[in-house]
Amino acid sequence: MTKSKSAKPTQKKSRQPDVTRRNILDAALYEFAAKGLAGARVDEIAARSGSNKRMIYEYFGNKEGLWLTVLENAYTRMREEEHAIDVARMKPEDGMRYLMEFNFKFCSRNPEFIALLNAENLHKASYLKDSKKIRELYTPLLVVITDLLQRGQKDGVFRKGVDPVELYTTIAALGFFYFSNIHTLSTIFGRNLLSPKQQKTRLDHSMEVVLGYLRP
Amino acid sequence: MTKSKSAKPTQKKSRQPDVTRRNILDAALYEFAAKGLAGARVDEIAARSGSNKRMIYEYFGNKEGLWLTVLENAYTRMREEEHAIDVARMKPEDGMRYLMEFNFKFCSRNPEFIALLNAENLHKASYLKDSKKIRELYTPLLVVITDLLQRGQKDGVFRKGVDPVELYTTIAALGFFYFSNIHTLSTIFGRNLLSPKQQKTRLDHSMEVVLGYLRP
DNA sequence: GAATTTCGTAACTGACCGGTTACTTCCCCG
DNA sequence: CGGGGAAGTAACCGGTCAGTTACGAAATTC
Repeated sequence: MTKSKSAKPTQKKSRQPDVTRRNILDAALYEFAAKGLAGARVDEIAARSGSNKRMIYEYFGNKEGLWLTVLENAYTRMREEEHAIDVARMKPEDGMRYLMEFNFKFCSRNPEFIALLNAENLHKASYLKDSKKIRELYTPLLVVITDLLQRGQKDGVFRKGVDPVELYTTIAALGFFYFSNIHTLSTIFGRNLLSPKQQKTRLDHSMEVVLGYLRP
Repeated sequence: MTKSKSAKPTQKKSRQPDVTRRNILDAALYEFAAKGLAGARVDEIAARSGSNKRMIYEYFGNKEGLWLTVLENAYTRMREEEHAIDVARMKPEDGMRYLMEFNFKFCSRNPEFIALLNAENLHKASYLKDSKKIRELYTPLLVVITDLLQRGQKDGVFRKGVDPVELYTTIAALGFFYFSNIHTLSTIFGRNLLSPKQQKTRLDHSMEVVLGYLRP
């Protein structure tokens, strides 16, 4: 619909649908991540976005439509970042380390992503299930892991018979869980797990666990 | 306050504070787990409990007080179940397997527990932080793990220098994450991870990862 | 520069929801 | 058996919230 105005440098105000849309999505990510779907307030999102409710309903239909878009966006961004570096060219062990480190640091850097996924799981992924974009997003990642495993096996540095899906789940678990449950864990253990030092300890341990497992 | 009537067998109706309280807590667990704190409806909890709103506010003060009580209850129940079997007497490897299996199966058996913890983490554990009961709940578990590690080390079946907190976090992660994200993972991988077969595969893999890591 | 489309504002609506209260019913104790 | 307190009911209240609408302002198009 409105597409033809990307060359303009800086307009003072309004009539920038893409920018408005982006602002709404950013504000919604913040609000949804902080309060979940039910807890989030559309008025608050509108205020924070610098736009208004009318625009939200124009672009996204309703609160749930906005939720789904925010969710898809978050997933997409993660996969895009992950693909920025070419793991296929790395040595198997390095590639695996890179994947783990990326996963861990991405979770550390994007607490909203964590919150969003948890909230969506609370809803039994009912919104995600309707998404066409998502399913195909993970196929290339599995291809990369399968390739790493095969090459590592051939080089004799990885054991045989490792299921890529299981391995990916383990890698994701070790990164995701720590940040997903960081507040309750910090409370229980009486440690501040958000501190960089604790995070490093955790990542080192996780890597040792996975690579220890992978060695033949 | 009302304590002295536990010998009575079965009364037909009402005037059973403990039963009413329990019913409210059960209903609240169900509702909170299904919809989170913000999404849960006090009216719905009242209806489901067979009691009514007035009793909820009498026993628990407000929605948040009810939330905290439900949360403490869930934690307590898990630790109690875990302590039912005496790991201290088991061989180190068996003890570790038992802990992992318990953790995994408890998560499988109690999806509400998962949902509750995730919701509480969304609130940055702000309710749990005020709880006095919780912190002391996990000390004995860490003692058990430390003991297992030491004995395993002495027997030469476990490696040295393993931090009990890190190890427990890993064990918890491998069980919890799978069930916490089971809906989004099922969607992404196009598998039904709730099936017993997939669960067994997952548990076997997790054990291999941890025990592989622990071996010297 | 008028017509048309896009965007912004704010008031509005109707449903809902957490929490309260006035009142009734039941149980226990003397 | 009757009085008092505990337990239960349902109506109610004030506030909130998702979603709508009416209208005016600005920008784009011709």
